[in-house]
Amino acid sequence: MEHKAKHFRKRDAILTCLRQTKVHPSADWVYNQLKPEIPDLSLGTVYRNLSLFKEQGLINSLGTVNGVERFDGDTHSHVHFVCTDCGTVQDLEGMPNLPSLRAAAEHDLGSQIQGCQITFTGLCRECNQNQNKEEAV
Amino acid sequence: MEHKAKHFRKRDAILTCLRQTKVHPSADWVYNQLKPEIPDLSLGTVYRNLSLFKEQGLINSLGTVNGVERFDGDTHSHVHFVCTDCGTVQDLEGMPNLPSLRAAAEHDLGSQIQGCQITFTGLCRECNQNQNKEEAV
DNA sequence: TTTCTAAATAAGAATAATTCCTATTGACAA
DNA sequence: TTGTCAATAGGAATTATTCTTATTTAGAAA
Repeated sequence: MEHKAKHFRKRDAILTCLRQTKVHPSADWVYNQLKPEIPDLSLGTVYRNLSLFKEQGLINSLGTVNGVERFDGDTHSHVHFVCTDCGTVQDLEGMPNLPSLRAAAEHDLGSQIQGCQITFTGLCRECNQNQNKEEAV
Repeated sequence: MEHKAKHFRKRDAILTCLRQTKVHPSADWVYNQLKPEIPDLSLGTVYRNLSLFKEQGLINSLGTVNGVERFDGDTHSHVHFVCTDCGTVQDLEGMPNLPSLRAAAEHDLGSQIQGCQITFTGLCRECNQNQNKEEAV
């Protein structure tokens, strides 16, 4: 196994990084996160591996937030909340009825569903507070 | 009212175009659609007005499909199916439990939800058939 | 060890969607 | 007619992402 240690160190680091964070990062965020400990990492490598992981189903894409694609290392079925102001993403656990919703959609459609993406948008608490402050001025 | 006829003709045409189609188009698609009848239309105008409509809540964005933002002139609550191969988008009507899902999310989150976007992905019928043909070769 | 092969990578060029900037036009009011 | 301001065209600029090419790496073969 140790023969892989060097060859896949970057690939592994990218996947591990994505799995350890909850910020649902962009490729650029991952790059900047790893760059200090892996100085010869290039942004292209991050992009290539992320799209590889995505194909393999090891990670998910949330789509883009403010024009930048965001990824999620947690592939279990869950729902996201995206702040339209600062772009932070939160997980929402314990949503009911997701399987039944999916089944209904599949029935309605007549063809097979491979993925499901549920995103709520709004202002996160922090941005909401800031907005209220601004209005008070 | 007729004083607006010329001044807002392009703006109106863009909105009308979006409302009359079911293809959930990109900015570029709208531009190419309108260009023949409005030869001095520019792509920048389409982009600007689409993002204006989006701010005003007159239209919705589905997010990006294959790196291109897609819009929907139909703002009533519904679900989308996106083909991961050809990028076509279909509406799914009659999904149950959407309001309850949203309420649950709002409760879980503790802050107000402004938008909800539910997207299923998979292969549309046509692309699914084509894929089967290729495998048969 | 040396050589070979194939995957993984770095670096930066190339691409393409989107936004920004500036001059122009259109419409109304004074 | 003139002034003003919103709407626009055109194209430059930006930026996220992909592509290309040469290099490196690791293990297998000689």
